[in-house]
Amino acid sequence: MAVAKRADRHTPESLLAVAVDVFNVRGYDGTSMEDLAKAAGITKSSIYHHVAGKEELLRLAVTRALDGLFGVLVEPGATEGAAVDRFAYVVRRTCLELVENLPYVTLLLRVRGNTATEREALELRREFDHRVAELAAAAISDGDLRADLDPRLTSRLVFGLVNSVVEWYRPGGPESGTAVADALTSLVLGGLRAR
Amino acid sequence: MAVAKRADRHTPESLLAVAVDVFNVRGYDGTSMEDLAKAAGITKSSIYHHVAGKEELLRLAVTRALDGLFGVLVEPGATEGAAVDRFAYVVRRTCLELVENLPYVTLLLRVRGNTATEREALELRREFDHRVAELAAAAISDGDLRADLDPRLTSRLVFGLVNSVVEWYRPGGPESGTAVADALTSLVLGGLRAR
DNA sequence: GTCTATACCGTGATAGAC
DNA sequence: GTCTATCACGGTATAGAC
Repeated sequence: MAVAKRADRHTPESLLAVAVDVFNVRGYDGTSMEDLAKAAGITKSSIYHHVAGKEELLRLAVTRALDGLFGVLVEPGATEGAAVDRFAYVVRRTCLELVENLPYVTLLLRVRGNTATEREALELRREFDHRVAELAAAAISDGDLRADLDPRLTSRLVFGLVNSVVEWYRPGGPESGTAVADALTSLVLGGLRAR
Repeated sequence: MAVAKRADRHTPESLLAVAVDVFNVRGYDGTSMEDLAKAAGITKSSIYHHVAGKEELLRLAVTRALDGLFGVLVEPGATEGAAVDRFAYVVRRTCLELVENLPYVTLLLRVRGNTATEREALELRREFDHRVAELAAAAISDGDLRADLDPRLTSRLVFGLVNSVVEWYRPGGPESGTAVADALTSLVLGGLRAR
């Protein structure tokens, strides 16, 4: 992290990749342009040649994360079939999207709402959560998910579970993304107790 | 939040309560001493009469959260009986501890590791997670929890689920703390699918 | 595309009066 | 216990040379 990544030539894209990594270690507010400059191997001033400033890097990152998440909702598996199947599909695919797009989604989930960019991101996150909560409610109405658990509470718990993966998952670690997504979906739908 | 809370006389304790709330809205790094002063209804300088500085407020807060969490591990329900029961007990009690001590635990879970105080807190969090992971592993060995899910992965998912409660639970909201703890424990052990 | 130099402001923190 | 005044520092961002 203190090590400069030495790129002969930077682009907005390469700079974004560096910035998101640093943001995720130090936190967005805890990251200075000096931190970014060191990590990118260039000076603070040079960064402004590529992007308008720190907040634009944040905006680019969370936009990418949100595009990926909303993309899941329009896939056939999320729009066709029984609600319980669509719910399970979205849970699994959201989890996969999260691990495949890890740094960007991680940053999105840590946004606090101190700037306009952050507040817009939070608003879109709420909309995404709402869309999935509707799926869960439909599956409960169909009698395919337990009715003794409150629908709103259920979808919040499931979402919390999916989102919490960013706190520990590391690509190249012992688990593959699909293994995590499968285990998570299995835990949610089947529970943890031995049969 | 922009509204001063107007306390005639502050103590380190009353200041801590204010600070933790502001930290949880703005983020620790995103909070300035000026923000704290406004929220407390006094000036920046007056804050230093009560506490050494911003980082001490963070240290007091995370220490309180950690004391509560480790307290769960020495309760009889966590030390006596079958591993699966101790595991279920700890999951439920940790969840209760979290909602009853919400602002302090929330702050603890958002610490990034930029200062010595934060790194010590992260270290103790890891130790707590490890203790519970051992419980889960023992329950799997006993054949009381599913063996087809990896033990480490399982405890990570369960922990992520418990910790994620801070992201949406609000005291005085529709759900009581015990309702959340019961639903969460039920989801983990029983699963979500209708029987 | 990157650099050095610099403007300008908000930050955490202190001194000393009341 | 709180205030006003002030400090040194590091923050984001810009200007202009190479």
